[in-house]
Amino acid sequence: MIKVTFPDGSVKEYKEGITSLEIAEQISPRLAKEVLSATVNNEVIDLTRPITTDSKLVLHKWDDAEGKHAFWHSSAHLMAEAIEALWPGTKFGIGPAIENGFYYDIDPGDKSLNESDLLLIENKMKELASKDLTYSRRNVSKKEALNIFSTKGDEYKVELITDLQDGTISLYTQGNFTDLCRGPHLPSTEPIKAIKILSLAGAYWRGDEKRKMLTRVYGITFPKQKLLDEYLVFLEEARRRDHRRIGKELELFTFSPKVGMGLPLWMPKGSDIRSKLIEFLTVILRKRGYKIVATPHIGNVNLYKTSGHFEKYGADSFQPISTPQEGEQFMLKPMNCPHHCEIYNATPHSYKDLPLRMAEFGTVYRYEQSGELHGLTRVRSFTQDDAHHFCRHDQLREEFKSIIDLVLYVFRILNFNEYTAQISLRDPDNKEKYIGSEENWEKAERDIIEAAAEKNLETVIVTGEAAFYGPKLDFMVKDAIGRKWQLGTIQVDYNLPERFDLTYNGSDNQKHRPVMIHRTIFGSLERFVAVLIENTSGKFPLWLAPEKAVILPISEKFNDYARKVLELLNNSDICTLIDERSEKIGKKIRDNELKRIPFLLIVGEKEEESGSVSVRKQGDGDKGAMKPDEFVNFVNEEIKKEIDL
RNA sequence: GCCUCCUUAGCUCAGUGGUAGAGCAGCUCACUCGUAAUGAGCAGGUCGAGGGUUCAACUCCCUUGGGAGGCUCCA
Repeated sequence: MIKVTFPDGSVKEYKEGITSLEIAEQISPRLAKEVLSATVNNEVIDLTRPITTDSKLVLHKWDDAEGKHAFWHSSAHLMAEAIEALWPGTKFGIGPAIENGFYYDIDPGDKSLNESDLLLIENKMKELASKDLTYSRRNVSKKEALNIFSTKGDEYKVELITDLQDGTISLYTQGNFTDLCRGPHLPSTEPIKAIKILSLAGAYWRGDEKRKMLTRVYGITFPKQKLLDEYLVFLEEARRRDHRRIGKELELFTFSPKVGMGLPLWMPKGSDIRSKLIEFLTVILRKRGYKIVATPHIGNVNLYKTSGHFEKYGADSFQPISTPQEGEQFMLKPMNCPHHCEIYNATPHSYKDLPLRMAEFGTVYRYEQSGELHGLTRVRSFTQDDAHHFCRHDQLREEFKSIIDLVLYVFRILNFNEYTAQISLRDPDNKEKYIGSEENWEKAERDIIEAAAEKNLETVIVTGEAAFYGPKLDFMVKDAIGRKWQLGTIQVDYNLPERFDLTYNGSDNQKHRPVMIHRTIFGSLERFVAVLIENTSGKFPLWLAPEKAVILPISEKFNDYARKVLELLNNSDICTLIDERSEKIGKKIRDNELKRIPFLLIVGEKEEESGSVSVRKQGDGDKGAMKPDEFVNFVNEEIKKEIDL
């Protein structure tokens, strides 16, 4: 007999070799029907694996990530079986579960899959799933595994197996399909009720752009049709929140192929939001002791040779601009830091002056790969809310912490709660990719980790994501469909102070080398506005709304009165519009609600007589009548509540 | 940059070889209206661009611009 401990602490005895599924059946038939995988002693395994020792057991249903993972992983195998049935000879790469669904990378040989094939796959999968195929696991030797897959001609699997250690290799089979796999899987295809094959994409084998591009097939499955329907509705809603769509709808920004791809054109309303964000942040920066500077949009090529950026990114940048002067070349600035270093060097510095905080809303230009451009989130010209902190080594930790505070402060005011903080360190296996001494790297990595810990910031640590000159702490947010974007970043840099020979005089009257911190809060105004749009569906907080109110006369008879109110409000700095069309009030309300204008002011006979406006708050209905000056105070009060700095 | 797909009116989209369609937006007229769509009429497109096949191309083929979803990249 073995002892099994459940999550609630209770312990039960079972005969040795019992499976999690059998245990679930003994608890309740309903549970057995819903359970998808199990964690036994911290290892997630198949429900059908025998348990042979005293164990801690957690059963996973659909609601657990582990349950979904097994469900989707099994679905990936099922899709592979369908693909093999449809196109025999297809070679298979990898097919994992992902955050939403699963994919399989395949090499269909001469055939190239197109969108109409997705339905074929889907239907084949439905047919196979309904056969209630069981997933069975078996351990094999490396030799046997190599034999199986080389006989089959699955060269990608052979490559994967070659890198595996003998004795750790397992295969899973369902129906006519066997795959190299660690598991875990569902007991059978029975729970897979709703299937949607979503899209096709290219993906380099093993993520290496020098290797063959395989065809990646994305899909998602659910245990109930209703869940799939809900997911498809969610995707549709997310599409409606897309900042590219809302940006066009609300006339915030545009792109023109004539200007060039990835070069955003801010329209009046978008530009207004952008300016308000800059003003907002400027007030905060001044309070926090930042000095605001301005630098040109170009710099001599030698500047970037000094900084090391030319060597690293020169070939992938907008290429240098030549001048009439033989041999002279300038670059569009891809970052502001070298310019700031030269401002630092323009005056002597004492240890007493540090830390020096230098900020600039600096527009930079980067030649991003064409396939990488994406709305406002990835562009070729963008304005960073950039700053550099020049500090003594003993100040680094405190300075870093103060920036974390600043980022969290700004996010809090803006109601940005859905971020994750990510610490990016070197790739320990590729240290030669980075510049700077081992000692400085170690210290910088330690400082970041400890500063974040001291601020009680919940972080994930990722290796291999550091900048080439130093480790960093990034604040990431998700867009409407779950893609992650980096907003704020705090980066430690020992490299540029070295390259630009930055110094300060210490208390010992000797020259010392400061350390630099690069930081942004918004990241870039472009990306930040994009995220803001997707977070709010274009219903910006009142203080950011480019237009605060629109006056809606009940009929043309009241246009004169409406114009009087309009003038009064605009003179009081409440940006207001008027809708003088000869439309019914219901139509005017609808149209202006769709334009996301925060307040609709309805004026008719009643209002004209009493010298008032009827206030309707967007999305919130009638708020009753107010005098125009009361409305001005009301709006100003509301704004104050939003950004009480 | 690579893979798959898309590109038709200001916007959202029909139209798979026989000289271009709808809804919304716009304009005009009527209505003068009380909290999410009043009605009628008009106007609007060299079907992204260039080349080819064909008696005939929005439709098929090639090149190219731009876009979407991924991959790679992201100072």
